Amino acid sequence: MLDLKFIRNNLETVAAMLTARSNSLDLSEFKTLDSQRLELLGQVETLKNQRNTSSDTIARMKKAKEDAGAEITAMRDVSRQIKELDAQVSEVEKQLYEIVYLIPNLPHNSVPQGSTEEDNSFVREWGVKPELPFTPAPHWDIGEKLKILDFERGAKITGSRFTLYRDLGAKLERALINFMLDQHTEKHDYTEVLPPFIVNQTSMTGTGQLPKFADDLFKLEGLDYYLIPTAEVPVTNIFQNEILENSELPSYFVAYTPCFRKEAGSHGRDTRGLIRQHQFNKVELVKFSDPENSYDELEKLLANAESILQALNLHYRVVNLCCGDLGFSASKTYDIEVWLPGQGVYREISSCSNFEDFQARRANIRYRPKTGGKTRFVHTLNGSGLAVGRTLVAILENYQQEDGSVIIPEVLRPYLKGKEKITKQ
RNA sequence: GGAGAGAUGGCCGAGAGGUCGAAGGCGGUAGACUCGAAAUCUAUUGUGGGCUUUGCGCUCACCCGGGGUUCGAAUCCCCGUCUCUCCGCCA
Repeated sequence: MLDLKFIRNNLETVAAMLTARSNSLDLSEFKTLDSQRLELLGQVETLKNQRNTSSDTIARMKKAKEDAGAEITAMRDVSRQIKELDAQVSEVEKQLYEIVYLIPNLPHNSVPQGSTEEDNSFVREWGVKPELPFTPAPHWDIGEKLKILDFERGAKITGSRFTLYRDLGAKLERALINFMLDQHTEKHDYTEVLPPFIVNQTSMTGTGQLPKFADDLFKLEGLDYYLIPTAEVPVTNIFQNEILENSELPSYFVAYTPCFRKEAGSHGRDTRGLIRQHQFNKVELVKFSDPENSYDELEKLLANAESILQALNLHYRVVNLCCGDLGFSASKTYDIEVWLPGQGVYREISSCSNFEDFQARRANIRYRPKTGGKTRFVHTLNGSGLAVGRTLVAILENYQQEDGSVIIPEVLRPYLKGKEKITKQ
């Protein structure tokens, strides 16, 4: 969330940002509630001061064996007023925060204007679009023919958008997870963590999934628990309500987790194949940085994610998301889009964002600056490094052969007992 | 799932209705001593909000979280969460 004081003093800026993000939230209510709150706080604090002073007096009088009856009677009324005002304050605050929690983050000034995908700006591409000497098949055909992906049985076991991986399909997925974790821990200095896959409401609110995006989450019945939609949630919340020492920054974490998403509102989209599943695997990179270096850290994080695609020799491009395409909590986001010849499109395979202090303020993650002085909020960043299911899709489609077999990328072979090719059984 | 114990500042640990934001110790910081270091001594050392003549000057809140009792709660009562011990169950 944004700083209350900032919103108060920059109401027009915030309103303009909402428009740029096509968000129709009305800020007039904020203005009213915010000034009400300050007014009430002033009143109640004056009374509390009175009570504190009087308490001392009463204590002194009692000690001196004097009669404090009159003082006590007078305070009875003051206490009653305090109670009433406190109740009003918390009611006003509740309403105020309901609004503030729905205000998205401010985009960084390097974020392009615009409202749709079309307005995202091209950053760079790596490799060349491969030309296959035959008509490439989509991964669902390849996977089914090789009997490594079983969509029908996945649907039977659970429902649509669930898939059963078999044999080398399962092994390839596992190899990718291990490969990615090894790369990031050994070459890029990330600390591996294996977090809970279920989190509470506080954590979900900390990273910004709640309260606004409750419809996208799987909630456990009768409990305050949710299945994580990304490792960003448990990993960013590692330091929830903590004050970090300067020496702990920057700090890098990498986590493999499954991700669970309802995909509400995407009926009919990407219904075939592995692209849009209710459950998928992801290796996630999460960073905590001081504000001065967070944009450098974002570039490095992006490069770390890209390095996986480079090692797998998969052609991709990087785009800088425009205002309208930016996620709720992000200040700036780069998407990495991998080329999928079977479908003839670039598909998002990683999303790398700087959230600045938006999540840190919600989750209350601070640090002590090197220069001393007051604690400040850290900047949080994260990015997929990479979405594992989509990486498997990219491998199947880019490494497919005319006979229906699939070559295994060299860097993965050590994870698959040296196997070089997936062929029909 | 059943029974019991506990949760206090960066850490350990006092505290049991009134000058307690909280003794004491450790740690941290600054200074003294020293050629320098250690030891010793001295001082200082939480977080957030509001006001502000911007002087951390005044003030409010915070002793797991939420309610309650009271003129007054770290201290008493209720609910919840978490941790530990024992029993049961279990990968």
